[in-house]
Amino acid sequence: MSRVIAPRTPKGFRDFLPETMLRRSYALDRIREVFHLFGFEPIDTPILELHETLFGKYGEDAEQLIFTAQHGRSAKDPLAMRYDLTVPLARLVGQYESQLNLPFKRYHIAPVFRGERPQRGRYREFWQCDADIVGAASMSADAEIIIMMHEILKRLGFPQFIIKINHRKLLTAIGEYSGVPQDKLADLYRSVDKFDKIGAEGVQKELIERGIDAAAVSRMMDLIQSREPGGDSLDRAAKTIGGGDNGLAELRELAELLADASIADEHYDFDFTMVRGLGYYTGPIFETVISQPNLGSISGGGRYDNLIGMFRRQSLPTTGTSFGIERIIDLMDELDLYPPHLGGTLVQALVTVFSEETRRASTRIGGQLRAAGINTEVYLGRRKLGRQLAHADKKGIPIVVIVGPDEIAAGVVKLRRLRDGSEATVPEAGLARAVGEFLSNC
RNA sequence: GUGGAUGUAGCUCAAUGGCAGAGCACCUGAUUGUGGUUCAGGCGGUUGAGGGUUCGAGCCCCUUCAUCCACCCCA
Repeated sequence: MSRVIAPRTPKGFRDFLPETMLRRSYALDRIREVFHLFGFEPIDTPILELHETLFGKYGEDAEQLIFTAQHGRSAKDPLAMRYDLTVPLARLVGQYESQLNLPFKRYHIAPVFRGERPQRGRYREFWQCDADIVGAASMSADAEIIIMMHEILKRLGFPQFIIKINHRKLLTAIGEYSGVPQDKLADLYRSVDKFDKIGAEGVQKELIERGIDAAAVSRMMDLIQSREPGGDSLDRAAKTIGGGDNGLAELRELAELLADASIADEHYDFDFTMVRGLGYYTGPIFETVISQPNLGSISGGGRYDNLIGMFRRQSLPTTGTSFGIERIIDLMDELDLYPPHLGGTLVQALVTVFSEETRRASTRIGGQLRAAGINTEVYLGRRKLGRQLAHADKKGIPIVVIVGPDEIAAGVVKLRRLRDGSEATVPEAGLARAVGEFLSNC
């Protein structure tokens, strides 16, 4: 006898059983419906891209996390697994430009792969839900993205959330204003990004440890901490660092557009401590925070006007957002944001089978229920009725349709609602409507 | 990549260096047309793996693997 192979998945890769998949599908459906509502259309691309498509876009640190792939008999085109959905979009736009109408609004819901060490809410295969607008330079595109993020968070049921907004150019301007040298800017952003976690003192301490001049640090701290509601923090920043191409004018325009869309002040915040990791952003950047329980950000995004230029003679201004479904699911589990009817199964009715002699009758009745749009399971084993009821109960199927010799002889079926044990005997002709009524009271 | 914790039945966890256990789950019956409750019985283990110390190791030591947590980074 050969030995059994230990059944396991690779590190950071997961299986999903039905109960989990139902919750994931629910969240993805809510996100997808908002994408549709805003006029975004679906695309898909291969999991594998050519090595040259992915490398050179993210920065050295990130690229160490890219899974590479090869096939023994065709090794001449090095392959890699997609790291996000943004670079594949850029490639796709470069490749099919003539078939796309600009501005091109697409969404893409698919798995991506990063070779990081797994942790809670963080895996090596995870799903992203991206929506981007290609070929629109105006702030109304960025505003539309933010308004859509707001709608998604509302529909997922998060009671409190904040969309933080910052600007790549403002980060640069802040660094210059405080006199932080060019080669320390990356350190600066990294520390500033930890503001929520380690506080002002922590950031200050870390920056000084990294060799940034104390005077420059304190000038900068004053500026980035100017947290005031709505556009007021923009006014204050403008007073300090003045005009120029520092993103403040664009953020002000965004603020007006968000106000026009009646997005409540409490749901967005111009936060100069928010930094996005990926290197390709060029304009406004966004990130969503749900404060408790703290799992980090669940969505992010921003404007990246140059990326598509890597696959096309001329670049196209692009802005978009990405939702990470894994953290969303963890948070929704923790806050129990699922509707009550979302149980462990999608089966709505189980048709019992009394004996092999009556199986055909049960199959016929199951067919009628399915024709009426009711998710139906006809019992496939040979066990006594009690066991069939136990099966329904354990799976969480709300209704059992009992079809025995007595019922068949009388041309009726018996319905039983498991939640309260109530029963009804109905003629076969009125079955679907009776099940529908039972279901609506579940 | 760095540091820490934990690995015992399908799951959650017990067990001074001295006979490997409990609860849940599962199976059978009480109950041949009615689930959840109850009762009785049953199945279930190379204590993650490999080595060492010891009369004796689930427990101590070493190695290794896995998982979790905190960093790094990020969804």
